[in-house]
Amino acid sequence: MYTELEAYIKSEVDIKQSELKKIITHFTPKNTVRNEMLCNIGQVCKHFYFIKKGCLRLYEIDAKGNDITGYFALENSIISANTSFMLQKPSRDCLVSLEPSELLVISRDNFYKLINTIPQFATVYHKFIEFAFIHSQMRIYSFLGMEGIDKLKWVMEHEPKLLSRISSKAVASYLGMTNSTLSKLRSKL
Amino acid sequence: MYTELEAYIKSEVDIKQSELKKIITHFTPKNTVRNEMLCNIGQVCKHFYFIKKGCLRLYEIDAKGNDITGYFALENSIISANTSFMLQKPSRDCLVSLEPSELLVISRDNFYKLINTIPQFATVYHKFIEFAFIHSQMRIYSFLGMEGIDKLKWVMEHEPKLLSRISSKAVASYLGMTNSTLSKLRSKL
DNA sequence: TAAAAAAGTTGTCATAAGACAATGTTTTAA
DNA sequence: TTAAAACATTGTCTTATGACAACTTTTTTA
Repeated sequence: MYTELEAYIKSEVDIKQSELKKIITHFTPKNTVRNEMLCNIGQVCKHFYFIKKGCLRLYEIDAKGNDITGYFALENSIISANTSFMLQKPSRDCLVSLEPSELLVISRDNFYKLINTIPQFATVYHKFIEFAFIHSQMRIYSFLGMEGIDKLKWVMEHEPKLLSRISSKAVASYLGMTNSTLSKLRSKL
Repeated sequence: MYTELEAYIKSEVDIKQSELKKIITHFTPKNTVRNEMLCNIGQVCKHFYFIKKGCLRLYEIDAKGNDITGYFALENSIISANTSFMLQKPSRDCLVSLEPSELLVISRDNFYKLINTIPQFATVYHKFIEFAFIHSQMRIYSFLGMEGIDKLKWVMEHEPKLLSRISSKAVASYLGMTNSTLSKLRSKL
């Protein structure tokens, strides 16, 4: 049940088995269906998720009604409606499972209990935020200046899993272009 | 000399005066001239900066030779060539002072010594990364979908200091457009 | 399994923004 | 203080991309 989560934590920090057990007992399993909403706009996000299987997407809906993807998370990674989870303010993002997924959930209260009592868990979270920041910066650098065709080539090279796994529509919203533009660019390659 | 830094830390966490003193003794003053390079491409960033006065800019140079701003930092904030500082890998960013600036510098070794011995300092850093992440996500959401004119209005509303303080050229590189486009958009308002 | 819905493709047209260049303005340094 | 450099503005032309629509394909669900 928890082997993937254990492996994830061990890959991030050195930790004694006893403390690892203490961590995982605070997670409970949760299965989702396709397009299940884990945090909706306006809600204050109270949970953090580990993805055993499946795929989650964090996105915002802009003024024109189009959506923009902030983040995709695949197997063996952790995610939440980050901004809302951090600030405990109503979320501007939606967090949904793109596929039927197997998750492990921890409440925010337990999450912070662990952060404050198990330094290695604090480190796991710390690394998560650092990575999330670095990834966001990379996207800004990569997508703000590039033309569409180069953004597409960029994901093909750096995040090929997204293209094989995720709908074109969602990928387009990640690249900051319309689905029709993405479709035309694909045919040009 | 250190009053601004003290005020900054106290605004982020509750801390005893004795520990505050312990922190600030690890910072040393450094004054820069305009366009002074604090971390260049290829260098591994070994320092973290508090800005007493002035303004720093973090940017990358893309394939076409244009530059893209990842981050501006003004008075009373902290910054580094974040990605390189975190990963200790050669930087893809440049960190420069746009104006003659008064900085307080701490070495990475001392920085981590403080992180590991003074929990409040760890919290200050933790909050910094959270903020940096949230800010980056906001930029992705705001700039990836918007048209130029809306991006301009967005900064005018949310980060007006940038427009009064920073060269058009640098602002354009922050908004992901050319300087001539920014200039034309300005005249449309 | 069939009907409905969603997603993807492709075409036309309009437009925002880039490239480049000419010119004016401000800043920097000798 | 002045020459040089950097920055900013504005114009023309070109092009990438969005909007919209028609159509096809795939997926969902009853």
